Amino acid sequence: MSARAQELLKDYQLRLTDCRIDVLDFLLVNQRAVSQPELEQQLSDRFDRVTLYRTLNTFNEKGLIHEVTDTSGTMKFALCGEACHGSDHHHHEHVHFHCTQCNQTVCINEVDVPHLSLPTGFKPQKFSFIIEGICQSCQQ
Amino acid sequence: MSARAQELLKDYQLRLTDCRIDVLDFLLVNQRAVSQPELEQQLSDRFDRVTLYRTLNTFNEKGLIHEVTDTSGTMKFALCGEACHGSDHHHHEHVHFHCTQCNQTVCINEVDVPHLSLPTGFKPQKFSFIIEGICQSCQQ
DNA sequence: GTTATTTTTGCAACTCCGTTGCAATCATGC
DNA sequence: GCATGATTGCAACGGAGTTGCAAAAATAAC
Ligand SMILES: [Mn+2]
Ligand SMILES: [Mn+2]
Ligand SMILES: [Zn+2]
Ligand SMILES: [Zn+2]
Repeated sequence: MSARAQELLKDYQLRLTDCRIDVLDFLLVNQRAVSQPELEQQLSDRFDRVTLYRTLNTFNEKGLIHEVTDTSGTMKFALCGEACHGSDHHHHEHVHFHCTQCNQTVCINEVDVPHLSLPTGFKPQKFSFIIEGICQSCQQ
Repeated sequence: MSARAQELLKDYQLRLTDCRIDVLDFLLVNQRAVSQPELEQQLSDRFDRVTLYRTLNTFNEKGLIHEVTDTSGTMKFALCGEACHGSDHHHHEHVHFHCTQCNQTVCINEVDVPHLSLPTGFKPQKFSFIIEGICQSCQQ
């Protein structure tokens, strides 16, 4: 149980429970997006899948993590970083890379989401740029 | 049963069946991405959901339609257009707009997918740019 | 430290979507 | 029209998301 996880939970006014600490630790260590089913497995079935579902839900509502959509079919979540707490307000408009081999998805904070002008009539609110391919570790 | 649907099915060497014709007609008329569950409803339960699933699967494999990922959770498919049959080969790298109000998703062919340079080590293969917001019809 | 209050958890249960096997039905070529 | 293989509908299953509820745990008050 890292000190950082405890600190974060207190900052966000969340009770310190085993599940929350372990989930947060996992996200802090691994620095990538994770799904509820994968957490269940990675945390050795120590927690019920519903508990993990609700933990991720709570973290998401409080703004500790954000949703990451890729083509894997199941929703993933990544820890909010500096890139999220930008100049004016909280936003998650960064590029995500999804490796089709290991199925891992990471936030690419180094690259800015390019600006786009849409045809008239569309009111954009959120951008999601997903790149699929082979990640660094999977390169043969 | 439009002539265009029949023509397309023949072009792609697919047998003319009620389900395929109706699905293709729907895509030709509506010009937006559609999911299997929505098709089931839109086509008034005239076909089994498994049949619709397999129809979309077949169309996708043959290159008549392509997958569209948005945050709705269920996979959608859109008819391949001119933008798909680009200069060199078949590709689906166009921008998609997902309306969070009516849940409809459309291909934005007018806008090019911006080019991005990734940190070293990543081998990009496919790009997916989804914009969420309010569409033309849903504007109050 | 004990007790009271409030939150969190685990379980059961349900829905929706994706997927497969199989036998009946249909589309096509002869 | 008949033979052939392709397509369909049904049944069935697994995975993921979601909710209600009572037991258990975390904090607050004493
Ligand atoms: Mn964030
Ligand atoms: Mn296409
Ligand atoms: Zn990988
Ligand atoms: Zn709309």
